[in-house]
Amino acid sequence: MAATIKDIAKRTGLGLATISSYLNGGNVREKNRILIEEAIEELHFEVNEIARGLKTNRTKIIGIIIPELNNPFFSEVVAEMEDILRNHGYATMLCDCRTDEKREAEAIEFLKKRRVDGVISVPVTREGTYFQELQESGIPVVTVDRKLEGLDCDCVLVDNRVGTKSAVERLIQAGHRNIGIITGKNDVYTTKERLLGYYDALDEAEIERDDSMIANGQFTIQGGANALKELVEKNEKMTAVYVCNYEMMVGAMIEVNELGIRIPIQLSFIGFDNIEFAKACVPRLSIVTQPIKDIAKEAVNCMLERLEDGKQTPAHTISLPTDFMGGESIQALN
Amino acid sequence: MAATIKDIAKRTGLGLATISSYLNGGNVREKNRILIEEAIEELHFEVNEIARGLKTNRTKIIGIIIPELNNPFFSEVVAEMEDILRNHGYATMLCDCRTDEKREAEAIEFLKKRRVDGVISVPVTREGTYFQELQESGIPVVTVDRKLEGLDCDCVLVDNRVGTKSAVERLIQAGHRNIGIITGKNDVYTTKERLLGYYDALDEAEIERDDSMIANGQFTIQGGANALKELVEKNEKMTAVYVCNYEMMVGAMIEVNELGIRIPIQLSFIGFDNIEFAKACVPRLSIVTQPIKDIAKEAVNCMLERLEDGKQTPAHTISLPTDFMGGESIQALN
DNA sequence: ATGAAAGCGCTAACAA
DNA sequence: TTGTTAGCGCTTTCAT
Repeated sequence: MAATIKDIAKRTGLGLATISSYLNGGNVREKNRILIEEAIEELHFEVNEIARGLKTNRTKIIGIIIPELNNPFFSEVVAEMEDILRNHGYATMLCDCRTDEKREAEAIEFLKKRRVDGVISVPVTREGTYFQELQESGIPVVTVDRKLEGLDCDCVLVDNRVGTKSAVERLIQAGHRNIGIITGKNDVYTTKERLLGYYDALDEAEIERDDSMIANGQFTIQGGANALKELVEKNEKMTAVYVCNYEMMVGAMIEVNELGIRIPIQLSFIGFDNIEFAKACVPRLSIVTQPIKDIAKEAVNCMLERLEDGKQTPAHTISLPTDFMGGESIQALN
Repeated sequence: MAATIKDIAKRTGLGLATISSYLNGGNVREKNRILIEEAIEELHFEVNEIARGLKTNRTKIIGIIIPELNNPFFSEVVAEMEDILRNHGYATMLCDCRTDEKREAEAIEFLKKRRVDGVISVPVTREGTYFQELQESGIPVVTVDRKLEGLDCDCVLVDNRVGTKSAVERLIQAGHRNIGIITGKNDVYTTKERLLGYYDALDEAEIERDDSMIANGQFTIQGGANALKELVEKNEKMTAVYVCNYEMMVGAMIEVNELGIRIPIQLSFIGFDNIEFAKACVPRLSIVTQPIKDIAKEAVNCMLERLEDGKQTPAHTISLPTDFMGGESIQALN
């Protein structure tokens, strides 16, 4: 069995409170400090964080719920958050809910039982009823990448609308007027924002909206492939396409490949998120990128402010700008 | 504050032991069962897993330590493991050690304090001294993808040697004799195994080994790019290359792109791991793939057997076969 | 089947 | 500064 503070109290002849005080950075007489440190060394003592958590009612665990770990954007955000959290003494309890609303609810329940101090999530649901219960029971919630309609909580977003608008504008400036878009799952916040950005660009250039230029790729690789095919078949005049996330970009490229479409001669292409993938494609793809590290940093910040500084201020939303990486996938028509 | 079993004892007029018994699937008189369930419902009671863990000395948490979450192979393995673990009531505590030995040691220490029931890891170190301490203190360790030299623990591997050998054989059968290889970090188990497989194939075909045909890509994208460049510059006669992991394959393709090399006419190519990436490339790449779901399943199995069935048998190693997905990246020279 | 009571390892009053 | 004590919420004997 592992040593407890009792053991080291016995060994040093000191009281429990002294040991506890030492462990928590309190003042301990120099010679006792040495005594304690020796005992800790000898007995291989390590604080039992479980017991501590029971007593303090704080587990120093942050629950993270995401739709798919198997998505480079999310996994990178998680990796960054875990890094920062651990540097602050917090552990990361991960739940992948596979883009499933029921699983999301289960994950929330699961983490609640585990008494996590807070939950950071890229939510799958639109409303966020379960998250609301969580927050009402005193557990801070921070959402990342998506805003919940039914819950007023801290939220770190990327300005997808502006990012998308300016990307589509690049296509327009290159002379394109028949621009397709491959969107994600309908209900998701980012889908709507990106579609609005697309409309913004079209409207401003006085290009008529055309529903046949919009295909839903469901945020999946297969969906992206299907969507690209659909767009190409439906729209002979389409000269450019904008793809709204990484998975669908991969799928779209697989299909481009399959159909033997040549980029950018036959089709101009703007993708999303993954710099390495974009660079590995022939020709290199132009993409919209998100500031992953900043997203993670801000999200953890929001959480720690509430947890450590006991911040009670109203929820606030942080919006970060996207960036653009140019490749050779846009053909100038003019 | 959240309700405790005390609250529901008070409300039902029953004793603590009865409630506890109910919660743990013991026998409770029908009418008391109903009473308890009502109280649980009304008070929104949820077991405090922290208190339970303190008492039972089991946290139902599995620590996972991996080199890089931002690596699709690892993130997919983690996602699968988390899924299975949660279905068994276990939580996943994730630590990304960024391929850093010091961070790996810190992660082990961190998880030890957190009293995780077991640790599953893709280890970064070769020896595994810290893992050994962990195991000696009674916490089961399962390694995935890599074998630790200094520790006898359960281990789930992929037969990289055979997989690599047969991939290289395909190149040889297609008439290639000048075959380059981009390997990973020198000390890593899988690097050695894959290199041995490469040698096996060459030796069997009586092709002389040539050190200039081996380039180290450090398992990174940039490393893969550099390695490809190095190979091409050093070996004018090289007609094929085998790349030993996903990141390096991406890097190599970026460089292929950069140098304007045409696959497979100028260079035949076999990559690793990621089916979607391979399909998105022009032409589609041939790759060696690993059975990710099985790896995860077996690893969790090993862990749960020790935890739940109290299995004390000696450590065993499970080896799974690789698979091959053909693309159009191999040129037949004969 | 149920209740009373002890105790898991720690922290936090409170007293000394 | 240090020791004593109570108690966090649960499980688990041991009686009943």
